[in-house]
Amino acid sequence: MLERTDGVVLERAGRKRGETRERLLDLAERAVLEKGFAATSIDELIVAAGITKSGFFYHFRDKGELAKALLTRYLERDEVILDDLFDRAAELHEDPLHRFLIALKLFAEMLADLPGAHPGCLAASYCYQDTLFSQEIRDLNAAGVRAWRARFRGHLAEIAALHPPRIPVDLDVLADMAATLVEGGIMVSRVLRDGAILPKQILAYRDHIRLLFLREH
Amino acid sequence: MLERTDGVVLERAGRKRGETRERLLDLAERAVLEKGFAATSIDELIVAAGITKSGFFYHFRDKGELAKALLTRYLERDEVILDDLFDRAAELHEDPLHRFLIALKLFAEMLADLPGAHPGCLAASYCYQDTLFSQEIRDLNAAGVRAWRARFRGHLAEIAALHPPRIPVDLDVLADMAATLVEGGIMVSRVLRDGAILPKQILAYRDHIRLLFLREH
DNA sequence: TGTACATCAGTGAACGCGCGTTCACTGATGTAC
DNA sequence: TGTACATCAGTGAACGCGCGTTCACTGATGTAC
Repeated sequence: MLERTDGVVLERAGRKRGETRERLLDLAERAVLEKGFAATSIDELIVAAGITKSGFFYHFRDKGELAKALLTRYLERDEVILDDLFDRAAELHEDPLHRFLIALKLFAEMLADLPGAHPGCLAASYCYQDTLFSQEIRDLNAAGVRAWRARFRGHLAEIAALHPPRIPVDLDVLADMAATLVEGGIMVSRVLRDGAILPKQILAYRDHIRLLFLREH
Repeated sequence: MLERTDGVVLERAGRKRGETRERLLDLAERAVLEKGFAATSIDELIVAAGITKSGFFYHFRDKGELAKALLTRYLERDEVILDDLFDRAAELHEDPLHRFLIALKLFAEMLADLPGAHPGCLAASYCYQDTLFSQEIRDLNAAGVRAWRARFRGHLAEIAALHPPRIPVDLDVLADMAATLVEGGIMVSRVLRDGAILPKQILAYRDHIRLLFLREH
């Protein structure tokens, strides 16, 4: 414990390696999703984190580095969540179509179980504040969306090989439809303050896949 | 013509009632879609419009009034475009399903013909900067999305009455899917800098409607 | 037609606050010998 | 085990710029009589 000149006593013992940095990222992510990156000030973050401004600049060279760290962490977590989802689905069925349908069901359930609505997608937030960020960050964002396309396209190709679609389809378009419905679903959920909209849109995508590839009905 | 002390000659004759105001809105809309409302400064708008800062405050009481005027104009134009689209489709076919499919085709074509990609949706931009705006503006935004739902739901109800869907569907979810795919499509188009993605997603929605309601295939 | 007044569409200067950033410094903890 | 040094995780004060906003004022145009 150490006492500052203003009498405030700081508990420093609890702070482990990188803990404050992670806390700054948490606070920043929440704030950015609420009001955008430009309107999120370093001041508000440090007040909430209980450090001084110079403390912030120890963790991040400048505000741009915060932006990059934020998006990188977000995209990594995203990847982990989807990996996990499809892994779990793979354990439940052999057929790629049914695996995919199960994964979508699990995804919708996960989104429906979120406390309140989805907090928002950092990629979408950044996309609507494009010119604030470096080319590197914009490229990172594009790579994230392309990763979604590649993942879903992979599953869809497997499906189409075994189950010929009822009408001709472009698998890239069908793959992009997943990201599209998630991004759009988050937006509509948010504007209408109804967290149920997003999972329902995922299930609508699931219906579309069923109508396209499933024979029996 | 009048000459300022700095020697710059202003052509005032060309400025009609509300013309400068409209120009400010144009400039602001473009800027807000690129970098967000918070990062769009009054300074950059007045430089581009060729007036002084006080001139801006003659047209708008404060920055919040600009935000409101911007969204109101955007939503009104949106309504006009969709009205026109569905009116044109109504002239081309009697059956509500085929009218709807034609309208979606026209919509996709319109979006594909846009020079460059879609400039972005103001409603989505505002949604990711929520807390910057007054409750009134947030309500305006929600009303806009609800208008989309009501419009599409109306058409879908007519369709479902004549063409029973192949599987049970929630018409509200199906209606929201339109707004969802547009918003998501704009976002994915933008991040990947590929204007073709958005119209393709609209056509994918059209496929979904066909699979759901159309008998012959 | 001429004059008086109101309105429109701004100008110009000033204000204060908050923002991101810099720099020299520090006290606690970890590591090498 | 003790000492020297390096690293970690910050502090505190200052800086300058840009931002939204205010206020008194103005010159051109429109309207009433």
